[in-house]
Amino acid sequence: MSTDEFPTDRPAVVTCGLPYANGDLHIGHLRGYIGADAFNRTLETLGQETAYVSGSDMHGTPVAVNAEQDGVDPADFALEWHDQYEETFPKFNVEFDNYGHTHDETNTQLTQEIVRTLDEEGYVYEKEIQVAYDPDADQYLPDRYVEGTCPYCGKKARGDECDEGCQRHLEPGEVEDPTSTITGNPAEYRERSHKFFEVSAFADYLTDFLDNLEGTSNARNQPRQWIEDGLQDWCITRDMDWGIDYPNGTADGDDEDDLVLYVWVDAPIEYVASTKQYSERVGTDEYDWERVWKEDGDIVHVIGRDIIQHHTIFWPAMLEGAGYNAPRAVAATGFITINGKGLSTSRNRAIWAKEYLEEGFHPDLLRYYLTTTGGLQQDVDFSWDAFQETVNGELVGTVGNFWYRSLLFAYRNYEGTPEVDVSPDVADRIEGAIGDVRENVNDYSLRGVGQAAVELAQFGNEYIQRNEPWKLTDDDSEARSASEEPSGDEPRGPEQAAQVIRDCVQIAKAVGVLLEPITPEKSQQLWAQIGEEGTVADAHIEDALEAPPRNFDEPGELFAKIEDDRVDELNAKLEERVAAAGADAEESDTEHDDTDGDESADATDTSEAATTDLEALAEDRIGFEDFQELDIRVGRIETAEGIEGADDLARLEVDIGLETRQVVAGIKQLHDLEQLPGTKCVLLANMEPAELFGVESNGMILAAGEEADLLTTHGDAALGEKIK
RNA sequence: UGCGGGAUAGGAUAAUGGCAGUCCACGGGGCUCAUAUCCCCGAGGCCCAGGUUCGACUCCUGGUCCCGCAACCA
Repeated sequence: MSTDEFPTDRPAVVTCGLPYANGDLHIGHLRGYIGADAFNRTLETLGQETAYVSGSDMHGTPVAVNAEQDGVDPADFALEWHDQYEETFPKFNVEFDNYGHTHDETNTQLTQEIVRTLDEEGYVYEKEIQVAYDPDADQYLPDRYVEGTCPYCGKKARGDECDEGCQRHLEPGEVEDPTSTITGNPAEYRERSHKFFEVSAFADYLTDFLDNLEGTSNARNQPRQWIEDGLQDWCITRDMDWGIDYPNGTADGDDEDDLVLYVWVDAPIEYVASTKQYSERVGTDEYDWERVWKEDGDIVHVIGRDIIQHHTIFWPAMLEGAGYNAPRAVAATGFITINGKGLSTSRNRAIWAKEYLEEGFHPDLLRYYLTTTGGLQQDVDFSWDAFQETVNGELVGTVGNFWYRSLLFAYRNYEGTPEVDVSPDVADRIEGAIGDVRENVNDYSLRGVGQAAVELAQFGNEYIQRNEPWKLTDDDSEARSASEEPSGDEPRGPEQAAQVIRDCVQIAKAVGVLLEPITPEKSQQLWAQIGEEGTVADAHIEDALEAPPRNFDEPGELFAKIEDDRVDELNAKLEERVAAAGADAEESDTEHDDTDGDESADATDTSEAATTDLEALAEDRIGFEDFQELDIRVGRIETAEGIEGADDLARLEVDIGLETRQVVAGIKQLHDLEQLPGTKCVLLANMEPAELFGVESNGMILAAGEEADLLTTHGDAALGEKIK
């Protein structure tokens, strides 16, 4: 590892986090794949020898569980997702040099080889541990097959992680009061012999490693804390069938056959395996995977920030222990939010890869948005409104407009590039942009790379505007030359027009070269428009200064505006979908309640308890004016349905005369929702809107006490009448 | 109560301890080659309180507020 700037004279490899073969891809995933792809493309543009590799992550309990539920073989299940991913990436111009998967032969062999080495080097030991076991299902319960109580914070936790409480990684056997997620029965602990990787032996090594690690700051800082707290050795085997077998001859005990490696052991090794496959395909003369991974290659991992631990603790320790090269950089991306709220696949608040394409948007638009909207490390919000703003403002208005106006002018007046040399000032400006790209890629700032290109286009617009070549061309310059004499030091008239347009074509080309890592396809179209041969992807960044071909055809517009009503439509679709997901989930929730006898018992318990201790009366009196601020109206419940995941909450539509409001109310425990429609109620109408369980609530239904006894009217007050 | 991230103009987003920049929106002007696109000018900003410093958006302490994480959703 070295801190030489890119491009280095060593081979590099860029990876993105492995997609887990368990579900559809969405823009949260894409951010990482596109980011790594753009980074790799930028390195290529700089002349760096590099490869971009990844693969599908096929093992682990979620795949095993879901495959079982679908009644299919886990390998088939995972492969189906793998195939889908492989088809999807090119559609976003994400071009891997190799894309494999963790279940293939290369990874299986390499994983076993590396683990064997770790074992031989004395970094692996065996320990008897307590493993949860489900006597009814007659099987052991690794990781998420078991849940229980976190021994550190006392909260409910999954078998491998205290997900709701302290977020600690839990080792097998740590969870208290284990329950089987297969049968729901209490699990018992049985003693089993498992393999442990001695991570604790690497504490000093890892501290040094982090000091030299490039990438994003969160990937350096977070693990320092973990090291200070003390590293736990890492249990690397599991009692299950789906996974890579622990290498033969080293495990002992009768049930050796059942032990597979923990998914996080073989997953990162896929980075190496995938590189190896690439090397084997193109030949080691062209790209030598062993040099990269075992000698002096520059290894760059782009990951999501949730897997920093694996990439800055476990993984470098494994690499070091097995005699491999250490990563040069770990760049951890932030999350994507949708309209300011957390992306949620279960609530369908997500922009799916497939959906984006079906809407007919060009992949380069999303690539640009995701890479330039925020820093790599920052959380980035996605909304169709912001997407529109970025596309229309920067890609259409600045880049597209500059490209089109320059090339069209050049084509009409000169049938291509005017035959003069580019002016020194413009060449300097382009040189400056090239410098910005170099600097930014070394800072792992894709945003900066994109900005350097767009700012150059912006300069182009200023330049053409300032020089007004349209006033200087042959056609109508005669009239002008009478009034506007040459100002002496600068040539005015046709020669200057030719110079300006010559410069603009050069700038247009440069923008195309510089933007290629982010908008490869659009840049390629520009490349073709100016009559260049070959592909812009193969161009070197210095080609931005090379003269474009003399002649080219009439150019076309490369970016189209996104209209307002299109955005309205997309917003409506998204809202609808989120609402529908809530309703679907609610149905299954209701089914649950029916079979759950405890629910009704709970309700009676609380109603009895509620009568015994009453809240003390409030001391503070309020004025009439304070009361008047409350806009309380008579309403009628039109529809009522439960909300997914909530014990008491219901989604109501309430007619309050002037309009119908959607309200979320905690009234499910006492009232039968089916009886509610038609019932009059009292609603606080100027309550701030709130979102509860993903459902927006626009008002507050008045009800009494803990179990929410609904208030109503006894006369025939009209809907919408104010309570005074 | 936990962990992580954050707070900069109306909205969004930057700045090795050294003049707070950029985009959208807004007000004014200009251009007509260009997709009503583009260019120029203007107004408008560092969460609060301390501390370190010649100098703090930046570093330290304390506080306030926001966001994410709770069926693998990165």
